[in-house]
Order: sequence, then structure tokens, then C-alpha cells
Amino acid sequence: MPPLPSPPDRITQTLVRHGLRQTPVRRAVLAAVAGKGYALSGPEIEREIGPGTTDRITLYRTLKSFEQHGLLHRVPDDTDVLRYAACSIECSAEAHFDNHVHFRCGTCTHTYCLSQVAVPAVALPGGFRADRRHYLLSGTCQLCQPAG
Amino acid sequence: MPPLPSPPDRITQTLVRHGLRQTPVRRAVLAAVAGKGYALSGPEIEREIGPGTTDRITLYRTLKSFEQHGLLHRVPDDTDVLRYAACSIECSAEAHFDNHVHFRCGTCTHTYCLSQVAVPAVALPGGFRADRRHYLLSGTCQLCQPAG
DNA sequence: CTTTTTTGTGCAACGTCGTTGCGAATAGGG
DNA sequence: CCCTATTCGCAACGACGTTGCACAAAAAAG
Ligand SMILES: [Mn+2]
Ligand SMILES: [Mn+2]
Ligand SMILES: [Zn+2]
Ligand SMILES: [Zn+2]
Repeated sequence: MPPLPSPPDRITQTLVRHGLRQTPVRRAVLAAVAGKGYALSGPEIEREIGPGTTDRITLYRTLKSFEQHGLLHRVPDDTDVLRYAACSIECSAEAHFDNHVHFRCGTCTHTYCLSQVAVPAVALPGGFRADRRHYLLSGTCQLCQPAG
Repeated sequence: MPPLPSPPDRITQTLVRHGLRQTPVRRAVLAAVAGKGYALSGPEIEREIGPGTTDRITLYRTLKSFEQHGLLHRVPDDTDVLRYAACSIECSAEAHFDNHVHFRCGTCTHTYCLSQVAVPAVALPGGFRADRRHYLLSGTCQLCQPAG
């Protein structure tokens, strides 16, 4: 009895859909950021997938590649590290559609993607043409509110 | 004939108002950022005031001190360097009032303070409490628009 | 399945930005 | 003018991120 081919999992599909090769590092990075409602930095992802899984260099190259291909979007922070979060399914190498607000909690230090909250438009002075908008809030998140 | 005391200049006034000592480094940093409509990074300020004027360490300490005392506000960028711009006159060590939008031009790489454009409010999911809001636009500025 | 080609990985070395510790210099107040 | 708290400058360090190059692995070709 020949083994039936099992259906491709979510991570495999994601890589295929964006035309990227299946490699252990990429699968591990995708698994680390998938499902999380907040953005992770390079070092955080490294800890998450286990320090022995890959080295910094490959990880950073993977993150940059994922951003260019529409798998991750960069989340600017008021810190000096770069953070990445999973993109919505309609993002591709051609264009990102992550126009939502981000929220940094000073207590748990997570930077959440508030996917439901769209970035409000602003009227710019004449001559300015914007193609990207980032809205970052800082404060205390749902889970870190002081009791009362 | 004793020399008359000349009236204190703007920079002197600013330092006095915030309770900071008059030092050459501080005066140079203030002079570098004053009047500019855009934010400067540490290395940029260093180049601006002349590399021999001070060293990196003192400059960074000065910038941090100025931020805490309400002379400068930090401008988050989609790059990985910290940028600072002059505060409005009502900022102090107690509180900042720089709720305006910032605009990064990909051509001239300046990050402008659009002081006239207030950051629009957003409705947050229940439980999130924000005390700071950053709105960063990226695109092409007034002066860098392609002719047409 | 085997070979070839293309792409990704890991190591080494490097660069930049920013920080900490500490002795020397200096601004501001008596 | 002198004293003292503050600031400066040097040295060393650390974190994050990048580049060049040889090797390994994935995908394509045969
Ligand atoms: Mn996001
Ligand atoms: Mn500003
Ligand atoms: Zn929190
Ligand atoms: Zn411009």
C-alpha cells in the first residue's frame, strides 16, 4: 500500500503562494510569528525558534526576504530595534495592505497589531505625497491594566 | 566705561528656562536643531556642529537630557536611528505637547515635523489606554516632487 | 533516481549606533 | 576667587544589523 501524500499544511502553502523555497529556517520563522497578535524583533524570533536553529545572519536575511515578498510587515517602534509581524493574506511582493494601528504596551513591552483599527487619514499640506502611513500608540494594553 | 551686559540670546533663554547649565556642547546642539523643520539623528547633529566640537558620548547624553527636559522630542523613523527635533515652547520636563504628524521623504531623506497637522484620534478596543501617539507618513515632500 | 542548476545557509569579519564607568574639566553659586 | 555639583571626554563595551564567500540543500532537468 503506497503512502498517500498528506495535504500541505498552512506554512507550506504560505511559502508556495509567495514563490519561496521550503527550508527549515523559513518554516521555523513562519511558525514563530504566525498567530501572534504582536510583532517580534530579530533577537526575539531567534530565542523563540531556539538559538541553535539558525544564526543571526540567515534570520535577518529571511526577515528581509519575507518583508519583500509580503509575508511579514515591519512594525516601527519607539525603540531602536526592528520588529516584524505576520501580514494579512492579501499582501504580496507587489503591495502590502497592513494599514492598521499598532500599540506598544510599556508594561509587557509587546507591540500589538490592532488589525481592526484602520489608520485614519490626514490632510497634508500641498505638495506632500504619502504612500505609507504608520500609526503607533504607546500605553498600557488590555492585559496589563492596573486592577480597580 | 564698563561693558554693558548684552541681552541673553534665544539659546541662553532656552537653557535657563529649562534649568540647564550653559555649556558649549549644549549651545551647539541647540543651534543645530533650532529653526530646522525636520528631525536630526545623532550622527547628523555631530556632522552639523563639526566633528571636533564634541564626542559621540556627550552628544548622546545631551540629547537624552534635552528630551527629558522638554527641549527636544524624539521622532520615530522607519530607519533604525533615533532622530530629534526641537520642541514647541510649551514643552517641559513634566510633559511634551508635540502631537503633530511627521513626514519622511524618501528622496531627500528628511523627516519633517508637520507642526500644523495634528495626530487624529482613533477609537481603541476596550482596555487599551494610550498616553502617546506617533503618526509617521512616508512619501515625497514638497520640494522633491517630480516636475510635471 | 541521478545530475545539474539555482538558491539558501553558515561562518568570519566588519560597521554603526548607542551605553556605561571613571577621572579630568568647568559652570554657577557663595 | 574658591568650592562643589554637574558635565565632558576618553576608553572600553555591547547590541543590532550587514557584506563577502565557500558550502549545503532545494528545486529543476534529464
Ligand atoms: Mn501590524
Ligand atoms: Mn516633530
Ligand atoms: Zn501589556
Ligand atoms: Zn524631500
